[in-house]
Amino acid sequence: MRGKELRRSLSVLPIGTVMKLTSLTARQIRYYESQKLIFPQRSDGNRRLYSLADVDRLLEIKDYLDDGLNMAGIREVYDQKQRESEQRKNQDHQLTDDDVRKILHDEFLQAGGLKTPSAQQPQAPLQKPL
Amino acid sequence: MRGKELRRSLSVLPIGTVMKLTSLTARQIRYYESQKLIFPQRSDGNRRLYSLADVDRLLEIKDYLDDGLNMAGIREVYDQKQRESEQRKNQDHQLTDDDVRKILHDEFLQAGGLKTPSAQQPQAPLQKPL
DNA sequence: GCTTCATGTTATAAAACATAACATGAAGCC
DNA sequence: GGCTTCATGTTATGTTTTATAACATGAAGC
Repeated sequence: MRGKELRRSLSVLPIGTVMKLTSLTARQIRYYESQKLIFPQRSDGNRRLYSLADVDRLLEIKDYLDDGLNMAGIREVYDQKQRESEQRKNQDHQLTDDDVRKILHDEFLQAGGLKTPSAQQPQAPLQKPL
Repeated sequence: MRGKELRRSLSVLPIGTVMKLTSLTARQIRYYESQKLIFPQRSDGNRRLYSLADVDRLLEIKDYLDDGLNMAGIREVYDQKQRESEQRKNQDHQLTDDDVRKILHDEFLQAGGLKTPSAQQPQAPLQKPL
């Protein structure tokens, strides 16, 4: 189940569709972009292309506006959210069982051939590659 | 987890996007429609709108073509598939545990109030509503 | 009363799409 | 070889959608 995020981040929707899905006007959607709240892709012909994740974000923005936030406030929310996740990325935690298994597996391969792995400690600090 | 099929059948993609996702030309996509293999929705302005399910179907069609089927053959495959599922719909089977629970629950409600349900047999034959 | 913010409205140009007609290469048949 | 059919390419023409930019406006805050 790794392709789900990929699907959600595929930029395939034209602004007209996004208008219907969010009940926002084109003016609003473009304005939020000018305010650095969303970052749609562009097609070859310069059309904006949105992902499902973008649509969700626009719905979030609507909620924040209903709560009385202004553009700067919403931007701050997202900036902070991003800073947090950046931090998490720089820590050695957040390794799933699967990651650990893969790392161990790779190290065994590098250590020589396809021998049956025996118990062993990793030599380098565990860290996700970029 | 009921909204997944809904999402997959949301008609939101313009033909240009579908072209990229399937590596088919607009000519091909429209031709397959003329041959009753796909049935995209239309926007207010008469633009074709495709769902993710449509995209999957187009990829299937590509595979069938690679296998040497022609339009009539592919149509036959889909017609038959549909007849089969029509049949299944008319049988009393295919009720999931969840369905049974819902039916029982509704009958308890109808039977009066929010009393703690006791063991009981359904009076009518189990059958999914349309 | 003056600003600012979020949005509406209008004008203009370009891109995308719809439909329809004609063109074509491959395959099958006589 | 000629003829037909099938799946697709190509071209022409008109409509819809989108982009950008400028000006307009109502509400809120000072």
